[in-house]
Amino acid sequence: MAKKFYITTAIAYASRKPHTGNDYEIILTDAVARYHRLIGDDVFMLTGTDEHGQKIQELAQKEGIKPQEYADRITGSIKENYQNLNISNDHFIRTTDDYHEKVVQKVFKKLYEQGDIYKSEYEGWYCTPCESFWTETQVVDGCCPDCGRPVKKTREEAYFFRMSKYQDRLLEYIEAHPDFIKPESRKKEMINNFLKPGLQDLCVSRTTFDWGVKVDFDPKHVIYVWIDALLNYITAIGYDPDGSSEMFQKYWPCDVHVIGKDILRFHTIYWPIMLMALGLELPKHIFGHPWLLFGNDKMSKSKGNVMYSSDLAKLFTVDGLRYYVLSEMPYAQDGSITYETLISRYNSDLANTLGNLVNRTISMTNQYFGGEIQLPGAVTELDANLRETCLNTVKQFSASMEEFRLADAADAILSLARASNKYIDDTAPWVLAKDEEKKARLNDVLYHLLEAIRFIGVLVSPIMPETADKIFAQLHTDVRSYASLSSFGGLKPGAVGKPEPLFARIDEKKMLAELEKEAAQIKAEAEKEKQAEGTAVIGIDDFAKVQLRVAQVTACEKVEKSDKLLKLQLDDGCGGRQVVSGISKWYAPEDLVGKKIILVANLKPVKLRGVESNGMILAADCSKDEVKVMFVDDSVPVGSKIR
RNA sequence: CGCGGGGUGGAGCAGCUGGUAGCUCGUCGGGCUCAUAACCCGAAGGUCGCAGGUUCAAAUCCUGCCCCCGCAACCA
Repeated sequence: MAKKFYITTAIAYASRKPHTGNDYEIILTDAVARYHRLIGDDVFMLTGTDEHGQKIQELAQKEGIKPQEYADRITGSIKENYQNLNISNDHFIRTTDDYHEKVVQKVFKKLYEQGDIYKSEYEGWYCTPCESFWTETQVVDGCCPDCGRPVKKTREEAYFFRMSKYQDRLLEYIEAHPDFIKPESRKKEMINNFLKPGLQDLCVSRTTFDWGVKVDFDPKHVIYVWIDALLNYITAIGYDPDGSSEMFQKYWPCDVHVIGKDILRFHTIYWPIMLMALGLELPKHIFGHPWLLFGNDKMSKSKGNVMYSSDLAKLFTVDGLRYYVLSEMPYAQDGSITYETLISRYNSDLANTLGNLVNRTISMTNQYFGGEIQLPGAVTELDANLRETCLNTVKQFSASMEEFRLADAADAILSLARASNKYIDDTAPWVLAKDEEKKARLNDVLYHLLEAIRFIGVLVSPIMPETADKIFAQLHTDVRSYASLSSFGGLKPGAVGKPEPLFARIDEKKMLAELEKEAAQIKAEAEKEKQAEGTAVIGIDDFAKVQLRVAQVTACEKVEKSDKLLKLQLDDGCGGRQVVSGISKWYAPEDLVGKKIILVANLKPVKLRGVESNGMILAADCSKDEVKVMFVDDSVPVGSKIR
């Protein structure tokens, strides 16, 4: 019986159209899923969208539509995107799916009834006039940091998950299963940062918004989005506290959750604990993949460096993009994407090495034998070497795929292609073709090449499914099972197809020039948008609300145990005050003492790292990583108002 | 001293259960002509962050220091 293999991605938050950085995860997952199908596993690949939560509610409100409508739209575009990327998921779950919501409610109730979730109060300080809650650290001398009036210790009703109850069990589990969290470094982060210090009970309900799954026995509470979201992994395959489906019995526990390193905490701590509470087995592996960065920066709309897969696929084909992200990403470190590397990788690996190999081999077969190929006869040393390389490549490829080392797997294939190219040079078919007596040898050489290409076609199929299809079409064979790679010689005699370049070479200069043009356009548009936002004009009275005053720094020191904070003592002309500012990266304390700066005098006080801050000082964001404080001419008296 | 990862020829990475430093791209030279100005070969280029230590022998183990990155904290 086929081994089952259940693999999931994180469900995407349906608030925005995902960019290529986000898509890396599903491409990776898809390749692994396809690999397991290839080797004969019974695979179930799950993906989906998380459609609940405050943010979506707000975004929908802004547009004046219902949250569900908003989510429908985004989910629609996400699905379309996945289709374009050739994602082979077996199911697509939405957290607004009926079956999902019902089970989420049941689970919540079950956990409540068994005492893992309890109703309590969110303790805090409440300022009645302001109607707002403050935490211990925010309150200033027992007064509201906003209006300065005294606050009352109050409680708001909320449900909590008894995380602490399970923390020891989880720690034991993680230690007993060294492969549970991959890569290793991530595991350490989780253990040292969260588990060892001790877990706090998690607040698992909200009353401040209502776009979510309601607690059915207490409907003013909405179930915390993460509880809701995480459960998708079991609801999707038919979990039900009152009796799960056969499918669930078959596929659970999950073989691997593929997730971004940013949500590791939810998956390696909260999720296992929830499963423990439900009496379910834990997933076998959680793989926290690195991020795909644009150059050295995180991709983000505000930085203007987003790449969308649909655009990239137009330039590099879907397989080109898939190949790039899979082959270029290191195992545990962030990878990077730029147009230059994209072009270089596409040209050298796909067009030159792989595409050209196929093209020249098929061409020669057509040219010398009218496309007809026979089984080979005697095996020379060169032949034997190539055969061995093929067989070894299969081993290497599989070992890498099992370990999620996609880049190594891709490299194994490329190495085989290079070896094949070398084989052509060593055997020089064009020389053999000139001698009628060497026809038989020529046939054997071409057979070896075609068979090597068949190996490549099979192996490359999880990474580049379309390319694999094209290769088989040109080889004119349907022998493409993984089992057919157990020995050399699976290709049957017969006719091959016509040569058809797999990847058209890209003219680097031309493409970069075009991209530059486009980038300029996009930038201009973004600028416009920014300006549109900036036109949210305020009146003079609004501005008058901000009190700016000149103050002089009398003393300054670093805040202990903080990277960025400086504690400044200021003479503001009315008794002095203390301000904390996050500028220690750019200024040493002695740089500031004696200087005059601009103080926002009526900002509400806060505590930063436990240190009180009464106001802020003005500084300019210069370039992307430089901040400069606005110093004032010494002739301006301390306390002067600025307007 | 909050926790962890990393610093290897121009670029990006591998090697790190100790024993001639490897891969891809780029550069230079040569070969070939079947092929998408593609392919193949050769060469140049590295005191493996710095300083010590262990060892017959260290990129690989230990100690200290410097720099980068991630997590946490935090950016008023």
